[in-house]
Amino acid sequence: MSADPSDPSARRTYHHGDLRQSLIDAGIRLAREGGPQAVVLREATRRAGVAPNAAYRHFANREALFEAVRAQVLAHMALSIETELASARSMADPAARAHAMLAAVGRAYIAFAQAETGWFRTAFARNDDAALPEGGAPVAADPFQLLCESLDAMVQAGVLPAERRPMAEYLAWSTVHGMATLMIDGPLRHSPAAQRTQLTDRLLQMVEKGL
Amino acid sequence: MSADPSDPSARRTYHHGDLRQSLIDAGIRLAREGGPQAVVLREATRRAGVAPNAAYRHFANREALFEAVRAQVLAHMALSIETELASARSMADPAARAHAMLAAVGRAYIAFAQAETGWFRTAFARNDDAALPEGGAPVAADPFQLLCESLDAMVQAGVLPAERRPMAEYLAWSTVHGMATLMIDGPLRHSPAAQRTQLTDRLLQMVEKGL
DNA sequence: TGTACATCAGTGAACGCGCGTTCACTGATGTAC
DNA sequence: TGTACATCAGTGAACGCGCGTTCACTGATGTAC
Repeated sequence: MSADPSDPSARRTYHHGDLRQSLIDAGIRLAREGGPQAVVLREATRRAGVAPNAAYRHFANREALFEAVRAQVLAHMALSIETELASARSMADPAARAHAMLAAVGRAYIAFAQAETGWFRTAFARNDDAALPEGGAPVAADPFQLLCESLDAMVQAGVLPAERRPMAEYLAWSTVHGMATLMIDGPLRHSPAAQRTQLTDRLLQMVEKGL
Repeated sequence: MSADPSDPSARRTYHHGDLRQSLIDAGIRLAREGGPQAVVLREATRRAGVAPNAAYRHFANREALFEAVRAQVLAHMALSIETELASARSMADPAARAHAMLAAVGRAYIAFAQAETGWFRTAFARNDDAALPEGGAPVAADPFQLLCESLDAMVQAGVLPAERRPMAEYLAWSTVHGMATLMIDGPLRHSPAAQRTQLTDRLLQMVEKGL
């Protein structure tokens, strides 16, 4: 069937069907290819096969579309980390498991930044206090939650003293986020893969030891 | 005297005098206020009191102007770190001095990011392999050099095993850069000052211990 | 010291681009009776 | 089951904006003789 709504000529009905999600999908593709800057309302409507102003039936403005895109990108990222986390989660020994979990989150975070640079940048794009999604609380599973979970597991396993737990997520996150940034935008941009994995390993060791 | 070249009406001569540097200065001001995005060629010429196309006598294009601005911003940043570094440098005991130097660089880096967010972003703005300044080597003193120097001092003072020295600059830099980013763009954006300094302290401890 | 002339460093006007957004509209849908 | 009509979700055309950049130009400067 020629039911692909992204092809305007193939569209049977005057109405689109699910334009809202189509626009978000287009935005996600744009973000993947070009980062937050590339999430452009007109281009999203073009890809959805619709007039530019049609977007305004579903989003107040460009910013609103962007935030919807960003939320889904964040979910993608969380999923990607969750996948790496899964095998660590299944370990028997609590201490080993906790360590493995923290390392998995860190490794997956850095890997995601490199594999999906556009998304990574979008996920982190500062939004000058954009309205939070309704309900105030952040969306389902976000990468940050997974990090917190790993740290909690370390406390429970007795590998991280409880008094060191508060704020530890920010220390760990800083470290890993910084390395990701250096690797995609900074001086490590062109470093060979072997060096990168070695650096990542040492970084994670450093966190574990220093936390 | 009405010799301010940035005021077009005050300009005596048809020629500007030092338009190149004036454009860079304007760019630096723009960067300070609005980050890399704000470094806009037309606005720079406006501030220099000159027709937009006059810029092309001095720069091949917008990118060239931007790189010139960026280089000077980097110098500002290095200077700012150097200032904080000075007192640490004067310490007598080599081990204490080396530790103090590393901490000073880290603290100053994070402080700069918060005090001069626009510049900080500009300094780090990815340039997709923009042409390096002629000579290949980076400019005089850049923040990275100061970090390396501190680490070298630690090795010489015997507080950092020599075999850990290679690549250590990237570990330290990651950490501190990540924290800076979290504080200006991320979840720590609105955290109170006290929390920030506490986090910074713990972060630096973590690096020292884990390196 | 004075003048001719090449070169330098500006001007003025215009270009095309792509963006976000608004307006008045119309075709399609679904609901009340 | 059939029809009237309100509502919904699109269209087409246009807006103003600011950008980077190019063109042919001209006023100012400095150098050779």
